[in-house]
Amino acid sequence: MDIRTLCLGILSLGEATGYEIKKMVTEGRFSFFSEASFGSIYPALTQMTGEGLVACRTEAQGNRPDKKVYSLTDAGRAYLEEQLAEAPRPDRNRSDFLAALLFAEAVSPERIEDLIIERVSLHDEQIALLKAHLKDEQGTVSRFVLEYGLAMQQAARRFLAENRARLTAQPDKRTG
Amino acid sequence: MDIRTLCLGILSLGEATGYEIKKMVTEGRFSFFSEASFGSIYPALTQMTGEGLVACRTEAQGNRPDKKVYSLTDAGRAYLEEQLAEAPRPDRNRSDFLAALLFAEAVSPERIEDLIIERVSLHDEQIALLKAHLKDEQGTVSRFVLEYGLAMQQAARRFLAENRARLTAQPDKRTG
DNA sequence: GAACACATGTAAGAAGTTACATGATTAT
DNA sequence: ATAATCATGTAACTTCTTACATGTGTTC
Repeated sequence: MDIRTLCLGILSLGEATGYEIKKMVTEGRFSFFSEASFGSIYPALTQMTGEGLVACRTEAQGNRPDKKVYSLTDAGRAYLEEQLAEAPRPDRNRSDFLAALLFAEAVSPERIEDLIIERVSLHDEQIALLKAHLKDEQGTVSRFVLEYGLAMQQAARRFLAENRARLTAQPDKRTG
Repeated sequence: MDIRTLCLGILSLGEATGYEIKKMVTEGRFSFFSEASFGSIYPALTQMTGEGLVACRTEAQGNRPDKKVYSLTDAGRAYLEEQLAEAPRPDRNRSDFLAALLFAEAVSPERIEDLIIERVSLHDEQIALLKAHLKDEQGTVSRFVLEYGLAMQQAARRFLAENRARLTAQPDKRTG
């Protein structure tokens, strides 16, 4: 999903500034399955304002730079709908972790155990975070999404915990 | 994981040509968690040959362009080890599917059911593929990686199947 | 005879990140 | 006083994909 669609999607849930969008994708409800930087968000919003996909209302506020509050237009809503309808190419399961595991075997097998341990605690962090977010979340779909994330993290953690022994059981080091 | 590291990693498992690497990442054992195009693989290999990270042996073959068989050098192995040791930043769980679900709620709620159905059959495809690959795979770590992928696909499918009703139970459409 | 597998490579362009520029306010 | 939060924006750069260029042999 490109930044434009992501921004439109977020705006479909309510108006927001570029700054707020950034916060949502890095810390908020969207941080679990997306990412974006200022350098892509601001230009995207400016561009889409020019195209009439979003509307921009400026709120003056004393000292700080004026707030630019964006909202979805009808054209933007239609465009978003088009984007979401497009061939949903499968999310690539890109995983540096799995690649690292596979390559570690050839290069530094003694690191495999570390990799798995690190990974398990990473899952624990994510699980805690997701549970915290779940407490605040009311929307049916939003909760579904968080619970989906939670289920995945738990499944991964469980698999690693249960199967770790197979990889880390060191081949007997005694000679003969 | 950038293309360079990916290529080095694949070469750590045995020598290969650029063409073969491309096949492995698009159809083969690596297709489940990585991707790369010719336009990135070939330049990466040429560059790394210049840097001494890989060695290149040319195999003439009649009519076709000469095969360039690459293999990892000691420097390359060391470099790869460094890369794998680096702060394992968490695989981002970027998911267009989840984003689409969330946004569909606001824009075309009637599509939510379709999205989930499409997704479930996508998981079924992946599960079948992974099982097929598992039959041929002998290496302990390789099997582990495939089984991990399988477990994730199955967990996702199960979650969707079990929880689908919560989202697709249409709010009663009768008036009054 | 059309399309695909083999085999390498380049150039143009997309899409994004990082780092900078600016500057007040508030918390530690 | 030092850092973080708020708030926007731009320019340089990285990284990768897409599409092209070239050509044979094999399969449908």
